[in-house]
Amino acid sequence: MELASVGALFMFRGNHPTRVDEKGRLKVPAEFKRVIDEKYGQQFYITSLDGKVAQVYPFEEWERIEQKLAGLSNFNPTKKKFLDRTNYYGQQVEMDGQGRLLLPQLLRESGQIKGEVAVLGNLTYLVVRNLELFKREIEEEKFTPEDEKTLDELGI
Amino acid sequence: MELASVGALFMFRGNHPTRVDEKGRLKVPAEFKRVIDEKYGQQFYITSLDGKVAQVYPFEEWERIEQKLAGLSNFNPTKKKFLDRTNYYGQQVEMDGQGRLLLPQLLRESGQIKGEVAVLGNLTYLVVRNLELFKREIEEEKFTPEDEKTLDELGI
DNA sequence: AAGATGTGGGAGAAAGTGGTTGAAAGTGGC
DNA sequence: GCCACTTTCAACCACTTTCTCCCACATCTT
Repeated sequence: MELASVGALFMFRGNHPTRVDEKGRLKVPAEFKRVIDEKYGQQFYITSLDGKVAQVYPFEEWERIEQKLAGLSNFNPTKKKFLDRTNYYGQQVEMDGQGRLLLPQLLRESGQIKGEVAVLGNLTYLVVRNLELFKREIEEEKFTPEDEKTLDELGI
Repeated sequence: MELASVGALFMFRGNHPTRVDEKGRLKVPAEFKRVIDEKYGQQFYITSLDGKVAQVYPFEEWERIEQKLAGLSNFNPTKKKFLDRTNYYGQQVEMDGQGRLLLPQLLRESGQIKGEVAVLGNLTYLVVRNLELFKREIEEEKFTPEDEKTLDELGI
């Protein structure tokens, strides 16, 4: 199969369950890897805002975020919080010859990102999270009447 | 692995947890050391503004800060406060043959910078802080609706 | 069946750690 | 004020541990 790139607003989409091995290495699902090979280099920035979910940015995409942040004052509290968190969890990593990424240890622990995980496409980056925790979260969050109204208004 | 320096707005980024030994020596994480070896000398200026967090400047970068300060009058209160603090905590140190930096004792005590620490990339310098204290700070600082709005506006 | 994808593991190199020795700085006595 | 002794510090050496790279096998897909 091939990922459509027709006017691609979304670079990555969908869920690819996979597993992180004992050494903390994540195999990038082949479909995502094809997009990466075509569009990006081998460098990635892996970080998180909440410690529960790993965000995997092609390095070029992360740099765009840094550039946006550079426009804010260093005393801007949002910038401080954002950088505190992304710096705390973040690490720059390179893909190995087998298409695997070594996840930062801090993140593996804080988000239980080991064993069975979900790799999700999300716009310009990938999200990696513990599959079991993800499943539980979905079961807990119910659609409210307001949610249904919002969807209706969008015509979904 | 190699750190990209693509149009580097940020010279250093991400977190490398490490530990400061009994003698107060900090091992500079290999990834940061590679950038330093390529771009700077063995001299560093280690100081702090708040006593909680050590700021480790390649000496060349610290000199640039001094030059900027030179543009201000000696009676400028901001300059006085800045120099009072950085002089109080500051020390010039040299990296040893094993790539370690001896942290000034005053800072080790005032910022609990010993045992498990985080070494963080931050623009042109490194930040060293107690890992446990850092973790606690992050857990306390919550994103507010305003923060989310700011990030939304930036498209992050 | 054959290629592509995913998985595990081992060897060698790199990174990290601790300790010891020699020099330098600090202190006290003459 | 100078000399000698003591103590601290820094540089170097050697060992241990971790990690990265690569090879080889298993499994899935077309």
